Amino acid sequence: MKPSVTLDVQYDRWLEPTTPFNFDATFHKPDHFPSADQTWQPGCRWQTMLWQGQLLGLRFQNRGTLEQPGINLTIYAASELSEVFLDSLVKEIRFRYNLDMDMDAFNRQMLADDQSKAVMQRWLGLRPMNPGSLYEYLIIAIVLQNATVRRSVNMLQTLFDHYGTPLIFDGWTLFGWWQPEALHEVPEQALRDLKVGYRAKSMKRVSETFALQRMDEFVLRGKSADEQRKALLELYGVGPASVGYLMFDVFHRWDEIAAISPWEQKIYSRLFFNTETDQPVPVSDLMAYFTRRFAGHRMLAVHVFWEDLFWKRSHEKVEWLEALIRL
DNA sequence: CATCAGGGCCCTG
DNA sequence: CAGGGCCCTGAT
Repeated sequence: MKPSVTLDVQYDRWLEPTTPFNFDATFHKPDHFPSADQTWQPGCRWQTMLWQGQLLGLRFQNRGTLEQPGINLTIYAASELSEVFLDSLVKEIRFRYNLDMDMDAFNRQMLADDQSKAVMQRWLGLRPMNPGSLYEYLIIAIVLQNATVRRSVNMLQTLFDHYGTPLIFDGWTLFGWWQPEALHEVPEQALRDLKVGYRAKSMKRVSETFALQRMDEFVLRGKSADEQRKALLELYGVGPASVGYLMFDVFHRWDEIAAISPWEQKIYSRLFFNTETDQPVPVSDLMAYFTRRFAGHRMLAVHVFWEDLFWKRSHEKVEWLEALIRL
């Protein structure tokens, strides 16, 4: 474990998202597995961030409403930050948390659809949210592969314990991510000793790509979806399932719907067709259905339904779902 | 105690 | 393009 770092320099920034904005549904995703770089309470989210080599703590406080949104952002750092740095940081935060997202067309489309209207009204202003960098998401995608949720959680925690930095701010100790160089320099066996198994090789190769600056997240953002997909698939250890998540969460491709895996197929079948989970709707039918009903925003629409389900699960038992989520 | 699939992907034939 | 192998875990 690395020595912890206390972040006692603070800066405040006022953020105004576009409307409508649902703070909690955007800043907390009950379907994401818990990870030690973030925590949430209603109306407040804490998150670490590695930006331009600086380890930071972030606190987002809800100070607005659905139609008059406002967020107080407090940035915690170990030393003073320049105005230029803070400006670039805030700009990146606005991107990652989708605070400038124009939701009008999507909202109109969903509210005009009889079957989506009730869910949409419940979650108006809910946005996707990915707090991390492309590199960080790739590591998460790799620990997700071929593992139960509990194992994924354990693998990420072990990685934080060895390569992350505990950051102390606002009464919390949360882990900051490591730079790609850290894993690039480590022997593969050292990673295997952390029980990540064959994923060690993928983590090494992905870290190498970023350490040697062979992939640039910010350049990729400006490319077409086809180019992004192709570049991601070329990474060792990254296949269609991971690319699907990356395209949506990291590159904000709201229409991108990836290969639907069996467990997702079962959940979608139940959600949209109310079928028993042992009689799932064929993937091709699901895909055609999404395209017909959610054209232009397919994954975004599915995300809203998905979140609706997992919020429900967080305060009541959803029997059929429990069987599909092996912890 | 043994077996097996899991929130995939790579490699081989 | 199909199918075996991969690390480790917890469920059975």
